[in-house]
Amino acid sequence: MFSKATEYALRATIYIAQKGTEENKIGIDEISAAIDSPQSYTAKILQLLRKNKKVIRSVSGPNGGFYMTEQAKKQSVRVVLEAMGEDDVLEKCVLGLAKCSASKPCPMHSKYKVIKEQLIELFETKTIQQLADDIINGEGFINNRSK
Amino acid sequence: MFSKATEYALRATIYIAQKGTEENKIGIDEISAAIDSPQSYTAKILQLLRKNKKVIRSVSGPNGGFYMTEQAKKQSVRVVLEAMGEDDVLEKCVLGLAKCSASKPCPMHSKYKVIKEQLIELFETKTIQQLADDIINGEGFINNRSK
DNA sequence: GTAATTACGGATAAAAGTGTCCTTAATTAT
DNA sequence: ATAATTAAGGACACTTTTATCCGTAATTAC
Repeated sequence: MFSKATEYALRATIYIAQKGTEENKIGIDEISAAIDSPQSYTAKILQLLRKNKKVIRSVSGPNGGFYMTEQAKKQSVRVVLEAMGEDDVLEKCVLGLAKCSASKPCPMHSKYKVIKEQLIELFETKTIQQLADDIINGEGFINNRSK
Repeated sequence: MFSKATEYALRATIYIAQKGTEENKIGIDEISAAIDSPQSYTAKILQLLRKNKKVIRSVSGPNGGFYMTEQAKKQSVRVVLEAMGEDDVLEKCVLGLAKCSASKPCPMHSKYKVIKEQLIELFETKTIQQLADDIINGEGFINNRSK
């Protein structure tokens, strides 16, 4: 559904939300190792998350790294998609028509509309904090290592 | 959700199903004009649809072009996705984890599972014929021109 | 047959996506 | 101040996607 960059962005954000605080920042090595992502590429993506929607924060130097404010964690997953410029996936038509709407629908429109609404609802109501809590509680995972 | 190639493939298939018969084949110029897609690129995609899953048929020469058998039209939309090698989109995890499952779920797993099942259901039950009928009945459109 | 038409197939190219590497800047510890 | 650590930023490279062009093969009309 999303690009690899966005997948890394989501996983990294969840990890930072789970482990990072202003007092205990997380380095890029730890993050990329924890979420199974290429380090340098992930670093670039974190810069986007910091700049585009202030999803995360960072500090250079010793004991530097990435973290999130409690306020930022309360935001919905959608802000990550927006920071990555990929939230339009949630608006797009299955057939890729720019002008697909109720008044000029593609033949998949009405059926897909119902599903799309659930997708939007999911990404707008789930908060980053909630996803992080799943990891903390051992109910969720964000890497590919065997259990 | 899908690549441009797959979007063109879906639109082209629907158009061919709607207009093309063995007696009245449709040329690539007409197809690409009707669905607003780049001609040469669409031609390549039609070759995939012909080879990979025999979704469509074609004949060279004057009065040649593309068409579908009645049998082929009765297939679900999913065969187009399979021919394009993109049906795995329906199996993927939101976070891009290779090993996301009920026993080792990503934190979006349970919520997304419900939605994904509806997507699969949609693509497996909708037939190409049904989509073509929507166009014929004036209830659906597969181009971007103003109404 | 020859010419005209149409899909087929290969080569090529531009753009986007994915990824690495290296230098610079910021911060901290000594 | 100096050295060490860490993110920031730019340059570069590889791959995939998207797209075009052109010669070839197949088919039809004459």
